[in-house]
Amino acid sequence: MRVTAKDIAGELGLSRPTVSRVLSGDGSHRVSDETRERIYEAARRLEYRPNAVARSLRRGRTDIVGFYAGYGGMDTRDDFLAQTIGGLQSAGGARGLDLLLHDGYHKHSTDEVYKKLHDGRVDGLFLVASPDDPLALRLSKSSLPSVAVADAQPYLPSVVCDDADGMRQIIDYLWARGHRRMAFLAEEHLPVSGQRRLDAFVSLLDGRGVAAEHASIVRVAHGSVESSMEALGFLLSKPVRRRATAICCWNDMTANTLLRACMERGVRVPDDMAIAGFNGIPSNVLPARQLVTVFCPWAGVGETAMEIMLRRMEGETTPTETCLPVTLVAGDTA
Amino acid sequence: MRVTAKDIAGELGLSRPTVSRVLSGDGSHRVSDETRERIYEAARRLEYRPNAVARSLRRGRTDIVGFYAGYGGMDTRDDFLAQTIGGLQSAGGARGLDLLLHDGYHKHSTDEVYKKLHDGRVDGLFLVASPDDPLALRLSKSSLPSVAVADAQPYLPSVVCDDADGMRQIIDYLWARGHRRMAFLAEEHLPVSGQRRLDAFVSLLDGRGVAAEHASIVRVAHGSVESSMEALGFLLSKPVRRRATAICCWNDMTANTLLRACMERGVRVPDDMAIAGFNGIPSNVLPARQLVTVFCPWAGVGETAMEIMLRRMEGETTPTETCLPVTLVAGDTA
DNA sequence: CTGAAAGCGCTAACAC
DNA sequence: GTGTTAGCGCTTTCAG
Repeated sequence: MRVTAKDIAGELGLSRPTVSRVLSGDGSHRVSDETRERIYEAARRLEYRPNAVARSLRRGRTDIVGFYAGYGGMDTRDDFLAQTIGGLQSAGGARGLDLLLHDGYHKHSTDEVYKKLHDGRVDGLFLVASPDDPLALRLSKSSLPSVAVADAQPYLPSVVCDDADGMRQIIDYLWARGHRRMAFLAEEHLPVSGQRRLDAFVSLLDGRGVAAEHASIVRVAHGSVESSMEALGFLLSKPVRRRATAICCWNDMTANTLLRACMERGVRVPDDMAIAGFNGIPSNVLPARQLVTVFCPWAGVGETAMEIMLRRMEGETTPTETCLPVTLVAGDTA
Repeated sequence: MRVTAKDIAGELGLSRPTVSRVLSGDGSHRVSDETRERIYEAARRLEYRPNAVARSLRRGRTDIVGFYAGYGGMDTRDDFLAQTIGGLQSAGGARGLDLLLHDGYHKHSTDEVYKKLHDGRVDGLFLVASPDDPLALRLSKSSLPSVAVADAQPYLPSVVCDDADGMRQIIDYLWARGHRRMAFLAEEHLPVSGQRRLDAFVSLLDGRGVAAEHASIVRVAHGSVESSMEALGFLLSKPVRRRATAICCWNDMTANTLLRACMERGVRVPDDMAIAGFNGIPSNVLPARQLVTVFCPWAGVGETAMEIMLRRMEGETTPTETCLPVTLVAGDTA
């Protein structure tokens, strides 16, 4: 049997609350130094370990925050999420908060997922989800403090990278290098951040007076080289004078896949086609080509989100959206 | 106020246990279909969400498993750990288990950390730690089912990749390509898996009758190109006939750093020096050089560890050590 | 088939 | 300074 505060109280002829007061470091009550010492000694001797579950039930607080990524197939293996989670962890750890990674609960309904998330195990929740996910709306109306990370949510405080400005930096960079006709490589389903990059792409080119017809938007299948080959073929099939000279990819992975497709097809980068990415997770591998891209501070997103969460848990009002600055990474692909 | 089972019972003129039996899906007691329906209806209408903390306290089980990485600086950002955690999550999710990422608790004593880990919040714990970490011994003697992942622990069931066989594959590969004198590039502090690779390296070369003096073991600082340059300089300073023609690096990151050092120093790979790594996390970037390395199934380590954990929690006996097979990745660096 | 009683281990409120 | 009482919300006896 596990040792409880009751055992210690019995052992010393004291009452449970006294033991609890000492061992939980409750400063509001004064306890004699002698009693205090005896309690500490007995706790050590009996190897007392307080039960956090009972404490949580009583206090109505667990000191755990949850993390839920609702996207299909998105998990900690996605490198940028791993960075974000790392940021959440280090900022949370400093305040004594641990992080509960909720399972994807993919076979369950919104209702069931909501119940699992808001079942008292966590004091707050970080959400990565599509903006049309009914779960987000549900959470925004609930008493569970929630913060959206990486992808902005309309009804939740959100912490994201500045996609629009990143796109601006890329277009400025390409423009300065003489590119006037650019294409955008998207995927079938873009997350909010991807959609924002695309929107910025369109409106920035528009702002520069580039006729819409010159800005082609092409969709590829996630991670498929074949699909990239097709997209590339499509773009290159246009008459040279109207053909894009640079392709902005919605993220680095798409750009890297496109690079492979270019190699296989014998398209020289950047001479025949310039390529830019978006995300900039530093990797330790020596890359064949240094992608022109934008560095996104994902760990900072996690840290910032945690601070906002703490403020939310205190009942303070928090900004609707926090946009972290991103920086261009010059490379040799454009 | 939050709706509880008591509220539902009151609303319907029933008792708490009846409500609980229906809503927790307790099959042992039979409840009339009518009562059952009324309870479901009321639960829906009042938006009842069961309190998991109270349930856990009563049941003495949380359906949460913990993950603790005790190494300094090691966290979810390490790509292989991210993969391992992904494996834990997908295997655990299938059984309805969520994962609690414990903070590093770096400023705390072993005793305090142990208490935080074994405080009732988790039903089991996955540990990544150095084998001389007193925490591991402590856990092995405790009632908390624990499983070591990635790095083997002497007193805990461990799930790891087959470091020795991986090293054998690399040496076979290098040997077949004519290499007879090899060096090993380690770091100041190697984790168990790294040490095992090193041990295998030494004994394998020994088994092939290569005099120990020909097998140089060099230590570098973590991630430092300068340090790699020095190591390289040291190895190249030896007389040509006794100089190593290939360097086995304890992991891919070290190998990649060494590749950079070779580039900066103008050492041609593999002509002047062959290089092999270890870990093989697939990356989507197009690498300048395809490292000769060994692919380690880290996600599989997580999944397997979870299965072992489940068996342990059932009280079954489990293998002391589970070694997952690794496969050579041929490349152009050797 | 359902209810009454008890208790998981802890802490907050109030007494003295 | 310390003890008494009560209760967080749930589920597991045991009755009937």
